[in-house]
Amino acid sequence: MARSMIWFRKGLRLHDNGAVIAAMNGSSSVVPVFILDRWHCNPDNMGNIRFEFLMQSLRDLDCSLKQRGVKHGIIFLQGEPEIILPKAWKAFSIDVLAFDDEDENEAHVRATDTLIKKYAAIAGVRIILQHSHWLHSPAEYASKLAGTVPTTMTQFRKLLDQVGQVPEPREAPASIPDGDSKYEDALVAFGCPSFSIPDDDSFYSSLGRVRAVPKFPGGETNGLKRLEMQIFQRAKWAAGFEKPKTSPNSIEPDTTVLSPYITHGCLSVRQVWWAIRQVQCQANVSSKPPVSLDGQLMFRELWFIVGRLSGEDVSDMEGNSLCRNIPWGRDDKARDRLSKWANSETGFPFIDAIMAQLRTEGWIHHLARHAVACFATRGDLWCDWRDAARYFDRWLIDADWTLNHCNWQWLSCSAFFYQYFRCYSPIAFGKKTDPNGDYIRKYVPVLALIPAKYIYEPWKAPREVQVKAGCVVGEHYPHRMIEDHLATSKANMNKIKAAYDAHNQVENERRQKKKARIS
DNA sequence: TGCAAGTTGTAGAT
DNA sequence: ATCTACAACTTGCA
Repeated sequence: MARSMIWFRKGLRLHDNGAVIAAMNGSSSVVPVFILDRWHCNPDNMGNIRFEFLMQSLRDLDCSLKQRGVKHGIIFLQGEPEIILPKAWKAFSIDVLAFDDEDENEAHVRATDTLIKKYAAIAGVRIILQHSHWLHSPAEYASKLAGTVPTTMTQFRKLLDQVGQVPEPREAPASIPDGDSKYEDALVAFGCPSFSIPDDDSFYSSLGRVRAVPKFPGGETNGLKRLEMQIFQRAKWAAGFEKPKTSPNSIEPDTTVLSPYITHGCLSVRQVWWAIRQVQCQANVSSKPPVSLDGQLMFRELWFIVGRLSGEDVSDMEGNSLCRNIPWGRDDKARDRLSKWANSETGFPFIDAIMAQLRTEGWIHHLARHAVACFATRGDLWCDWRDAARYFDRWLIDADWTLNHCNWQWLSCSAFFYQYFRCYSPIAFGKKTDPNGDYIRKYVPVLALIPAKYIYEPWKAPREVQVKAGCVVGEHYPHRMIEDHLATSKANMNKIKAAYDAHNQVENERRQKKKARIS
């Protein structure tokens, strides 16, 4: 009987986990492994909140594995997978390695996985690659693609129809064959006292981190609980969900906040899909994609397809044929503007509040992401979306490399969405759903006592009002970075138009040359 | 080729 | 709450 290793990366769950099922199939023992690599450790890549969400998810998984008979739980290792894994195969006498290819959209993960596959072949370890992170596997989409990948929801939905019904989620195994017989030997081989998940402050400080307390705690158990609360316990609401009608600046989230659980694989996306289907079928009226809850999952799937199957690097502009070249600012001045944006120093309370919520809680509403992304790029600051995207990638607990980059391209009118004359106002947009500015008062406390009339534009408050509120603009709260949002956004629209014109000219010339060649 | 549609704008009118 | 003008992008479909 084979000895299998499950390499956990993002599928941090036991329900509907292809790698777990594959590893158990015909195996006498299963060794679950997680590797904390250099990328995870760098706080510039992953903020403290997402890091703790990850650690909580690992602890929950560890607990579930132990409950199901894996005596030592997850084997927690630190280092680079291409070095650590071959060592672990030897130490645990592994025959089969099962893992999910969830992150292979990203070049550095693809490079690592390629190495692992090569080393496994050398070591005589059989690889079982699974796809449980998408609704359907990349290969299934690829087999139905007629030439180009979908870049619009209409195109995607046609493809989804062709691929067929989303597979139903599989249950978590009741018990898992233990693979600990080599545990003590492996400890010796690795020269470490324990493979258990570190839970002490010295671990965090050794990484230059402090332990955060996520508002939305990680783990499969919490994910399933949240699914129950957000979908089944409010079935009518979930069935009628319309994203544009939800509020970006309510104090408690106005959407499900299932995304961090789906991102880390604490929840299977298929489990969520079928939960939504169930409440939609039971409801008398339900909303339809793209605004509905299943529509949100469709967008996720669409961006994954673009990221994996288009052949383009979604984090790139110049070399990415799907992305318009727009001469964004990337000089020192632009980076300074971006740094003010990131640190809630724009002087626009709505924008500063959103960025404060992002830094302190790691989650902001999708429309709040729109507002700050538009402000940072085409709306006001004219900063490069690639530079801005890094802040989201670092601080969001649901950060996903592919989705993040595609959404930044959307918001900056670089790809997928082109109505650049539709521009979010940093003043008016938030007023619709929070006229009193409670959200601003919470996340930018220095503005707490500013009267509602001026809360979105404190510079308009008479000086005595500012003094009375204990918040004088320029003293306690920064002057606005952009004197005139309307004029700035109009000027930016002209810049985008110029970039589009240049793009179309090049495209037309290319087409004419092609035509000339044919005739 | 032309017209409608596209997840989620704003400002001002009714 | 629902209308319109704003100025006018790309994609989809007939």
